[in-house]
Amino acid sequence: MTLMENGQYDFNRIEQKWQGYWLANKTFKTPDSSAKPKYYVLDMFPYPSGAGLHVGHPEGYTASDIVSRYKRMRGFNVLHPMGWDAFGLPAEQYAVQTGTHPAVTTQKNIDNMRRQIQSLGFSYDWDREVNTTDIGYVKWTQWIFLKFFNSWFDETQQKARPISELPIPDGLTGIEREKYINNHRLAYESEAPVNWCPALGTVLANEEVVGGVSERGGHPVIRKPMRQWMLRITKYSERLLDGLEGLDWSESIKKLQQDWIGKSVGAEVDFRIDGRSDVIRVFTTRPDTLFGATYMVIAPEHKLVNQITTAEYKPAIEAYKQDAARKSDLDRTDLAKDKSGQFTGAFAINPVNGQKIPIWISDYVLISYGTGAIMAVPAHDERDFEFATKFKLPIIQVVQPDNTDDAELCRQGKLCFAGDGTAINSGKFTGLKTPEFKTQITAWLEKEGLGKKAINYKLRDWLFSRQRYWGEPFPILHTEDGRVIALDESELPLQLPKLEDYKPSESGEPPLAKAVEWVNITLPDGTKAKRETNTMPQWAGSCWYYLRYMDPTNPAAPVDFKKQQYWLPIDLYIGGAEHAVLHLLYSRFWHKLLFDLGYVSTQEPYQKLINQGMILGEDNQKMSKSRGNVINPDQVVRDYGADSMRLYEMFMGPLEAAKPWSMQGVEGVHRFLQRVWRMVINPETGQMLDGVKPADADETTLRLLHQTLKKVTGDIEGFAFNTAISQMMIFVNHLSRQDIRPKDVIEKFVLILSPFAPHVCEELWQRLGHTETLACEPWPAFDANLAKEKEIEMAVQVLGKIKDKITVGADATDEQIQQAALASEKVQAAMAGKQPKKIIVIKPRLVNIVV
RNA sequence: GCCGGAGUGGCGGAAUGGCAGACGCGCGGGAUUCAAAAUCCCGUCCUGGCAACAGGGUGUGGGUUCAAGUCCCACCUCCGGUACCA
Repeated sequence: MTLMENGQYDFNRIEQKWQGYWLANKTFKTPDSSAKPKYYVLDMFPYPSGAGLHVGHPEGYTASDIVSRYKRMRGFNVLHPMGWDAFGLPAEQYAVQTGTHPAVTTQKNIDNMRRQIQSLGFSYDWDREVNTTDIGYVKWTQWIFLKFFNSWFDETQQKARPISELPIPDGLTGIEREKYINNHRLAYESEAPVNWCPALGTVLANEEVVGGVSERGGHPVIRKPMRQWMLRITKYSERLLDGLEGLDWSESIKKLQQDWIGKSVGAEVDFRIDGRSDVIRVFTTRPDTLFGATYMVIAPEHKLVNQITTAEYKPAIEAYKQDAARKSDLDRTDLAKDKSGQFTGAFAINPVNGQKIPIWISDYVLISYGTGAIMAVPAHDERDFEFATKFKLPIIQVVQPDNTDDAELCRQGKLCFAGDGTAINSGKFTGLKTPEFKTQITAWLEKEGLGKKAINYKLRDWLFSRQRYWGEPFPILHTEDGRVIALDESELPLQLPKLEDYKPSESGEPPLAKAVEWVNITLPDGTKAKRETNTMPQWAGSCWYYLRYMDPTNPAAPVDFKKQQYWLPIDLYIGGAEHAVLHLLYSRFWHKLLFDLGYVSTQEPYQKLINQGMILGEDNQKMSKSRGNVINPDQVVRDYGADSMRLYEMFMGPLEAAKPWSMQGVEGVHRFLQRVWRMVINPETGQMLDGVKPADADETTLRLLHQTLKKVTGDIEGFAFNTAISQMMIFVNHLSRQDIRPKDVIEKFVLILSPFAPHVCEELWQRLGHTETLACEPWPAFDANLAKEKEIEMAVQVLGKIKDKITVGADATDEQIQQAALASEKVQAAMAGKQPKKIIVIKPRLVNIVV
């Protein structure tokens, strides 16, 4: 063994040696079933970018690896896999520039990132590696899409069912029937204004547009009507909301999802249009303010706009509509937004009091929410107030705030009050409190046939197609006669065609349209058809990857039913908070569909979720190439070793907090590992130190050992890795000062350090005389009695100020402690002869004497 | 604007309502060395004092409590998310 020649802590050689050992021996291969209890630890798998691993990745991966190694030692059958979310824009952008097939770039990036990840010594079962772009994986992503396509949502049962079970009304013609069915599929085509990003040459989901620009790249996004595939996620709004309750996620992430789903309860009210027979339906959460509705606003895209506009206002309305249509989302949501609008010339009748109120159009009313029309109550809605003020529309106060100052301001028309209060100017409802009013008026509207209780969600259906090359092709055909048909499951997978030119077009025609031979096919019955040329978004693959890990090569199903039954749910999921709404919501949605159809046996996939915090640059700024503060993990591993890297990332601070990098901090933990090494090995000879030998530990050492075992165990369970490491530092500081280092004390210590710094611990374990890896050794148990201090030092306070310290036996009674405290000269001086009124003894901390 | 989270030494951070600053970094001093690196030892919240010690101190102002970094109220700052959702 060449390593023995050198007594120094030669981390590079040690780490390579053990990484080789683990791979060669398949140390972390996970059996599909076992008598042991299971534990599934999942990392958010990375996109294999050309830039390689970022120091942010190993943070979550190290945390999950510590838990995995710990749980194995605690006797669990641990599933801890890794894979690649490998479809997506960067590889394709590179293809556009260089003509290199994205599969080539992707493979290269994967190989590099796998090397990087393996260089950190994570205990993944590499036999379960998955890659979302593998044809064997794509097949099942397409298969799940077909499940969406071939399912409908049964509202009464609140679950998806096969489309074959859809009740179809009688008397429909063949075409009507097909249309009816298509309107109920959970995957459907829609021709609607979408977020089109000219720079990326693709449409984006609402979730991918942030502040009017694309989330990736920050390019402008405009609204443009296009034919798109949608997934009916809105059907699952209520279940996605309910499902959050039982999950062990941070409240803040749950809240983000709740807000994104955005449930609001109110009423739909019909306003008759003056001089016409039809009505405009509005949604409001404040039906109690109906008496204060002084005008209506409908979205420019509302279907009644043309019909109700009077001849006089036609040109102005036309102009406004065109203006609104041209505006990008950025313009519409511009921060310095100024309300705009146009009167239609038409009037509506307020159903509660018969008042004629003008109907306007404005782009502050969104066609995609509620009914695309509102009743405007300027006295009690900020937006309406702003609009009414600008266009000099009447403002009628109908809610009196409880606060008298606010009430006065309101009366003067200086305050727009949106809170709850008492009704005024509201006919027979005057005097009611807001919540009571809401209930009564909703019932009244229902009785009069004017409206009804309604629930709305902010969540929209998920725009699921992209005009890009590097994604899963849809298993869909469009026939010459305009029918949409799905491939049969037996025809999967549908492979991407090879292309010369990957460039997206400005017209929005997808690159796949250029693969003429691939696109045009003739069905067995002679019908000509074209393949769908859109592809699926990157989210598709990550929606179900956690299932494939359980059964990565199954050719007959995405996952074997028994296997998912054993492994689900995921016991611990670690990843960045940036996926709080996107990936986690989509993925839960897919899981629920698979649950409804009987392919998985839990309602939710991710039982516990932890979001690691961001690692900032040494300058406390977000790491970025332009700031020049990016830390390269390869370099850290080369200079200090993987164990130091792992240990440092865990020592920086709490896992969930954002924290800045410090190379000096890396050196600090590296010195700690050096000390650990020298605690066992003679650096001169490379031999085990003479002091490391079978011996009885002295009392202090034994106590500290057990305190450390206890602290580290508890801290791993609580994900407080930073404090676990400081306890181990305290232990090493102590033991390094002892000449005799009892071997079994050292061994127990090496075992508890091993999840954190596995390479050096394996090496020490071997040098301590073991022939097998320590990965399967049982976790050392602590003895609470041995961990207990014999004597405790307690502070003595007089009136809350510390005056002295006393040392008492660990099992001293409160009376004994009180006496010892009162006996102190300093305490007596501080009491100045007064009698104690009350003596509070808090073992083992302090005594407080109140005089 | 709204919704989260956080403000503690020179820095990262620690502290079931119970001795604020564990552990690490940095810094100062010493040992070792021809010298340095490495290593080891001592010190290191602030103010005053040679010292023992005294006083102050967890963003700001109030409150609850024998006792508050921790709980309550009001405010300030920073970070993250979000954006006319009626």
